Amino acid sequence: MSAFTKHNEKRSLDSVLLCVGKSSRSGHLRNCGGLSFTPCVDTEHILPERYTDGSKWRFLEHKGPVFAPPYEPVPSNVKFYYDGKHMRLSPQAEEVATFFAKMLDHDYTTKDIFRKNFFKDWRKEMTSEEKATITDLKKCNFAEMNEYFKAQSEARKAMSKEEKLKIKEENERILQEYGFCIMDNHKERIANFRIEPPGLFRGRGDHPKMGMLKRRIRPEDIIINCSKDSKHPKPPPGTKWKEVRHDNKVTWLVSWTENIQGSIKYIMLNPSSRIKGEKDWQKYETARRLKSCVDRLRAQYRDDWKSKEMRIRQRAVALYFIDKLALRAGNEKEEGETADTVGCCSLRVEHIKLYPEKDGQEYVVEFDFLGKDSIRYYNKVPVEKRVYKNLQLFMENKEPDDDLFDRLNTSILNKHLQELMDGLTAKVFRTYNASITLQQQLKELTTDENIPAKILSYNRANRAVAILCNHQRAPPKTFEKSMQNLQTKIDAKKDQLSDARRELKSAKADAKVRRDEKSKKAVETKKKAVQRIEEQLMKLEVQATDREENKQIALGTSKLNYLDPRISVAWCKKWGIPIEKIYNKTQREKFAWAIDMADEDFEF
DNA sequence: TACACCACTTAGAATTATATCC
DNA sequence: GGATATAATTCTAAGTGGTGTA
Repeated sequence: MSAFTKHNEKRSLDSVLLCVGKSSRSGHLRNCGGLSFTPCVDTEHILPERYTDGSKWRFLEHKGPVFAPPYEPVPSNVKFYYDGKHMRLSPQAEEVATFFAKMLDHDYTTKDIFRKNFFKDWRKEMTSEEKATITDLKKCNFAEMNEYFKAQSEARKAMSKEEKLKIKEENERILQEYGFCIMDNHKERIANFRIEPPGLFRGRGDHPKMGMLKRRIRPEDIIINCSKDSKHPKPPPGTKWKEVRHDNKVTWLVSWTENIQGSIKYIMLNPSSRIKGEKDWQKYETARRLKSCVDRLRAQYRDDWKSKEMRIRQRAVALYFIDKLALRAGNEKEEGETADTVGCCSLRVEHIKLYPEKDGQEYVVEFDFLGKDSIRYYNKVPVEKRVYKNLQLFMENKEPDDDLFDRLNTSILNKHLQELMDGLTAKVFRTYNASITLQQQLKELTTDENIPAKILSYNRANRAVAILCNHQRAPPKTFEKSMQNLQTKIDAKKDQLSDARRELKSAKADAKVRRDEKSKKAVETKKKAVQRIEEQLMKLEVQATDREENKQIALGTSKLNYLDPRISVAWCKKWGIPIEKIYNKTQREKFAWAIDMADEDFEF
């Protein structure tokens, strides 16, 4: 294992230096991707705030959503078989069948819950005759449908340049018509202006509702939000909106209620918009305020570990975990409605193990639970003796499925945090610790080398944050293969190296016999060749380690949601790195405010 | 203080576009 | 110039946290 690997495996903040520096007041606030902010300045920080009455806009005009294309029945030669016999399905039943047929190659369709939920909902769409015949999913043969859709997607790939261009142009036209809105004098990009098409619900992890039918959304399900004095969007001919309202206390343009969980879905603006940018900026300003009082808060919760009151001790230990391990708050969830996942406040006794001594360290807590998106969190951390003793106390006389913090929930915790600092909630710790870690790691890792080396350092700093936040991904499908390719290159390079070494050796022997200038020079040349190949080999090996290390780590989430972009902008300016090397086009649009604002001595 | 509801941010997977390789 | 690897974009699920109500 390389030093680099070890370095990045830290998943707590123990040795992270908290750099205290002057807070930047750099004030290039004129422009934010064509937008202007009206900051109000307090004594410490510049805060973006447009309206003081809680309203989000004065004027909002848009064209409404783009609906999913209507169902197109499969050609009659594409057959569905039940119990070996061809059966012609009604259009409604057929549509739902195609949803399943399209997923035949997916793991989902082998899962019992998925199949059970699908079959139950499918039967609801069948005619009474179909319902009477089709009683067992195992007897259903969707193979021809599946092949048909595969062929369709192949055909799409094989389309001529002209056909592809035509589709591209049509998409562009729809984007121009529906993809933008006017909010307070600015034309803004809308994020998700297309309504989610019907299909089978794909929950993450062991979701009890996976496979259920996500129904088609019609205009009658849609609530439109826009300003009174705007041109209201028109529903498709012959249809009506559910409602048109004019609520400027919210930012969404369109909403509907989804049928799986009964939750509300929204159409909102793109991250590049003024309204999202300001909010993002505000988020990082709150995290920076936490920086200036985090020492006091830490002293406080350490003190609270000794409290006479159980609820205070639980609060203090939970907060310690949230701070040290960047755990999520952990709201309560309705049992049986979603996958069984937890965050800090909802940890159960079964999720931790205590070791008085493990691997040469004292008071070790082993965490093993499923977090957001059913991503496993596994970590062994040595903790203070007081924390350890408290955990023993919290676990006394409890069953494995009892709450670890039975006197605590996120609401209690956040109320407490609000009293410690205005605007402080549990999630601010994640933002703060992620950003401060990036800044600190960049300081530590950046060396005065070439640009690729610096970018490698940046990615390493980014990775340290991703590991802290437990941002994981499934290994890419092509991962093994691409590793193999790299290994082939490495092996070839190794052969090349041993050849070069052999040549060097014989050149040396030759020089010893001849003792002339020419053979001495030959030795030098061979030496250089060996060195060059060694370097190339090292580069390849680093790349392999890098890729291997990234196998299960996702850098994007932290980059997009946790790292104050001004840190990255400042770093780029300081080291002369083009911002394009760090942020792609979309990211530059999202972080336009920061790119415009931060200079090289910005301190988080 | 429980809870229902709502609005918003954060998340990894899936899909599509583009770059690179042969 | 076609195949393949990689990067960018899209998609939508799954969180957080606020508010109103009884």
